[in-house]
Amino acid sequence: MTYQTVQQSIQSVITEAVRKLGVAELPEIRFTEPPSPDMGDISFACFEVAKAIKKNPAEVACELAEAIPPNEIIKEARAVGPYVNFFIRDEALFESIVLRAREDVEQVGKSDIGRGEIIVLEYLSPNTNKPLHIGHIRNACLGDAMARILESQGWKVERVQIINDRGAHICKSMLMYQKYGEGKTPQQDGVKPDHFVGKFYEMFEREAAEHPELQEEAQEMLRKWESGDKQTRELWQKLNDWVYEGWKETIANLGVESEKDRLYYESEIYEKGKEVVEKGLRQGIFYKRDDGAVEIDLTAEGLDKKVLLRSDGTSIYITQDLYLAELRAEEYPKASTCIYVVGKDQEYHFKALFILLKKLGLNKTYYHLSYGLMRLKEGKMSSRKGTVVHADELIEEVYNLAGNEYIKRYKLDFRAQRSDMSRLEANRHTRESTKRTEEEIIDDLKNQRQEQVFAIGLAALKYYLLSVDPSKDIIFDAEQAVRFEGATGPYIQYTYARMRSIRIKNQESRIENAARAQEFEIVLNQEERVIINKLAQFQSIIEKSAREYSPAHLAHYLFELAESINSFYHKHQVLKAEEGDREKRLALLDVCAVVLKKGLSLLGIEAVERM
RNA sequence: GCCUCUGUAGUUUAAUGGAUAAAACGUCGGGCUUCGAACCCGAAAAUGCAGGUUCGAUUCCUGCCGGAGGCACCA
Repeated sequence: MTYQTVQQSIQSVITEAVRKLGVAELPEIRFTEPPSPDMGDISFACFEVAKAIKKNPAEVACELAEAIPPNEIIKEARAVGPYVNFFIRDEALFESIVLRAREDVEQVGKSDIGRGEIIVLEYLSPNTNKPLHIGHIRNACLGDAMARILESQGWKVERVQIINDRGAHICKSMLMYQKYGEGKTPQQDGVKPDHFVGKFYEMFEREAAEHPELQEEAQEMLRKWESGDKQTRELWQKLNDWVYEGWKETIANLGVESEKDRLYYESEIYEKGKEVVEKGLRQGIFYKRDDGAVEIDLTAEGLDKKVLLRSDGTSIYITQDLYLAELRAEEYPKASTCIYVVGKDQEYHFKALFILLKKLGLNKTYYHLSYGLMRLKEGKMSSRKGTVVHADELIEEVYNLAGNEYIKRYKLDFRAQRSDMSRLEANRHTRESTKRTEEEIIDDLKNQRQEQVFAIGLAALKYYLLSVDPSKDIIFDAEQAVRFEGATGPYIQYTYARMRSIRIKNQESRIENAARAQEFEIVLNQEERVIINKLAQFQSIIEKSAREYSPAHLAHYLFELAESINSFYHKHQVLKAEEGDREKRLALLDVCAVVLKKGLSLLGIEAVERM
């Protein structure tokens, strides 16, 4: 029996009962969650039915509840106000969720609603003049999580990036390097290579404020670059390679898998947009102004006029995006949808772009997954004011904090053990030797537990970014981003690690527990019911996150599940429980562990076995 | 000026038009001789303002007030 069967069974008894009241058909029977667990497992709101037969909803609820007798699934249907609340039989609940999940762990959190459709997902896509900052981290985490979520639901996701590797911005860094770089390399300066390049960009911004002529020099360099000047191209290549090298490290530290991404380089495609514009011109979609610029009038669509090609014939930002869309349509002919993970400051751009693509005959579904900006309490981040939160610094900070937490907890543990020991073996340890042992252990820990500590730090950061709905701006607060307590990634990891610990302390295999659990009469207490009802929602929550392109739903769900688990085993024993209860609870916790681990991985967060 | 988004406890976030507006942090008060205290239990504390639609509005509509972004031959 699956949970779906349980739901369908309840739906059909409602349909039947509703029919008795004289309502021929309901469009859809939807369930809601009762506000408190002692009110039932799922409930049905009677407003629509009441409206159809012009009766009081509370009255309708009573009549429906009376018309629904208990059966092998329903223990009771109880009218509460305008709702009919259903109490599902313990065995049915346990079997359809816990045992069912145990039978096929692989399938937990998977579905095929995407039906193998291909989605091209563009994300990250930075400029090559600077190291990555906190905004890029939000983008990367959001794109990564969405790709994972969509794939779990049966879509095939092709991750792509457009690397903005040419233009005035990179020429600014190049110019400064040429003037003041003295031919140095990042290695010589001992600086991470992307930061090395970024320093020159910042230098330009400072210098140009006092010497405006530098702007013209940068433009001149851009012209040289465009004409293919050998020296300029070599310099450009050198600086860009440094930046790529630096990014690679940052992204790897973030744990975002981007090695297989299809990378498009602006330098390779920026001129080809002209062809698309020419084509549109021939088709009469665009028109040429008197000054030679190509334009389209989008006032009918509620936008303004939009220039697509400069009067000197050179292309602009949107020209390139037109070509890129066509190129991708060729490379991924079967793709049904293209998603652009780009900040919401570009909403207007994408609105215009999508209209243009439609006019050009590209009939894919285009979606701008727009996310809010990262701001600071003091206002917008500014590289000039030096208030940019760099990705590397932030990652290092969460790592260090997680390490401190880890050591702190280990020390407490260690000291407790030591005091036990000293009671047993009085004075065997001198102050000196104990101290050395402690330091040794900490050193050892630092080496051995690096990956775990890293996973915990990243969990804090990623959860913080993903638990906010993408559409909302985040006012970045470092203290909140690196928290380990409350509604955080580490809290969920902790819950998982604790369950694993219980499982390891138990000698029997999990299959055996699950099988044996069936041998006993299943009686659930309230905490267990809360957990099971929560588990039942996992699939629909992932679907919601996929449909609405918002990992935040999943993030909140995982916290709630973890919370219910922590409440549960604070109140009830597992290993020391009576026979029957013990097997039942072990099986339940196994499923919880699977769901937490799976859910975290969909967010790009690693579950740790110990912490 | 025009367009879009946004306004919920002190702070950060929840709530397909439905039940007593839900959590976290912070504050205050409890709980480790207990399968892991990165935990648990409890308290105080909120829908910007004014209308409208509705049996019912945090949610939809209008106006006002506040915040953000956009409206380039920049990206």
